[in-house]
Amino acid sequence: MLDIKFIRENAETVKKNCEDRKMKCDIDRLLILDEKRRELMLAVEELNAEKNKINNQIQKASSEEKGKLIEQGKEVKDKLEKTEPELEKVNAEYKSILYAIPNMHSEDTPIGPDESCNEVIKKVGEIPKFDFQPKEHWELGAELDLIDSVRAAKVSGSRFNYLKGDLVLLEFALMQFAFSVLTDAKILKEIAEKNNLKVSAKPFIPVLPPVMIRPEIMNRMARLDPEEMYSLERDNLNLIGSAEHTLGAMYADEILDAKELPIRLVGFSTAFRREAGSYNKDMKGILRVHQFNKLEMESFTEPDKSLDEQNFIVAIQEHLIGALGVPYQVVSICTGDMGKPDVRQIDIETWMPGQNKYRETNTSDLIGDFQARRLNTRFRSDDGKVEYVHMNDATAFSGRPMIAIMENYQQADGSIKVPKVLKKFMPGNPDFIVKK
RNA sequence: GGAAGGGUGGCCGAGUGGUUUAAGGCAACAGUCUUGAAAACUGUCGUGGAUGAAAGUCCACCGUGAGUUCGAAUCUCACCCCUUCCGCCA
Repeated sequence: MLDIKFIRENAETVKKNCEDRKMKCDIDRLLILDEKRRELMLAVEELNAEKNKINNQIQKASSEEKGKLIEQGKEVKDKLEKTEPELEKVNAEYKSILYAIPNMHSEDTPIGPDESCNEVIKKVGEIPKFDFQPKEHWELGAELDLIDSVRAAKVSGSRFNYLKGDLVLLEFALMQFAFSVLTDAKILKEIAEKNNLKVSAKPFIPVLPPVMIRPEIMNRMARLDPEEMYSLERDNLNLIGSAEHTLGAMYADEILDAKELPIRLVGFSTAFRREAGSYNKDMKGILRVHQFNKLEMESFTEPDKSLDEQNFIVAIQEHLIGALGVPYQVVSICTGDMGKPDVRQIDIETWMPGQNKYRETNTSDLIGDFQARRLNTRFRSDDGKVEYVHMNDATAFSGRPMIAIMENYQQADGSIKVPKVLKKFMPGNPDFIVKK
């Protein structure tokens, strides 16, 4: 959420930001409620002060004074019982508006209503030419017996898959490769230097986080629409849609020491998404599924370091995708397309020859203090001041890069060449994935 | 899942209805002493909110939420978490 003081002082800018991001937020109503809220808070505080005063007097009073004072106490209580529900009502509406307001976007974010206004800021790699008609990954998956959607549909429903054989080993190889980069301070330092970034080379700490989350914590992450999450009602838990959800909330209600920062985590988890409202979109294969594995980066920094941190994280993502030898483009996501908590969203889209398109494989979200304010994750600076941390969250690898590998590395004979960088992470160091 | 015990400030810990809403200790920070350090002594030492130029004043917070009461860290109920034992289990 945004700081109410900021909204008070910058109402017009906040309104403009909501419009740019295609979100309807009644800022005028919020400001009225804000004033009303403070008025009522003051009234309640004054009544409480009176209550405390009477309580102290009762203790010292003689027995004949006592009866009178207790009567006074009851009067104050009556007034409190009228004022407090009023405050609660105002508070509830105030919060519902405040929580719905998106974060302020960065200056370099393109303005526009939808994805057509996203800006490609960099293209890397030559689009491969095939002397045969390249297939889509789901065709290759079925032919090489790597993806079984038919049986998965029988057992679990649509948008589920059995991944099999070398594709499973390829997925683990991807993750292992990413871990080998993210936990190595030397490699991280090289990436930072190559991109002229003055950031710490502190390695990422590997984490296997919980995949279930309390709804109230999820709410404080202000991330996925609840409609998009699976919920286990009997146990009052939701399945996470990304490791971001449990990684980002890890330090909720804590005050960290500035010396500990940056805290960099890399978490592996299965992600669960209902994909409500995306019927008929990307129905085949593993591009858009209810369940997939993802390696996620999450970082907590001081406010003045968070933008460089995002640039560093994007550089890491480029290093990872680039090492696979597949063409990609870096895209600056526009206001109408970016996530609600994001200050700045950069995606990496990877070339998929079967579809003849770039498709999103990585995303990087600079969130600033938007989540930290709700989560109450703070740090104490060297001069003793307590401030909200800034957060960044980004994909290292998910299942999607496997689509890019399958389609870019497919051969005329139907086999798939294994990218050189992944070979050593696969048992048997195979050169090709072939039909068995 | 069953039984018992517990959750108090950065940490330890006293407090079981009203003596400032938190004793005492540790840690931390500053100062005195010292050539320097240690020790000792003195002082400071939670978070958020309201108001104010500031000093300050006021309010809230003792796992979370509700309740009883003129008054709750303290009593009641629900939930969450931790510890120990039993059961089940990869």
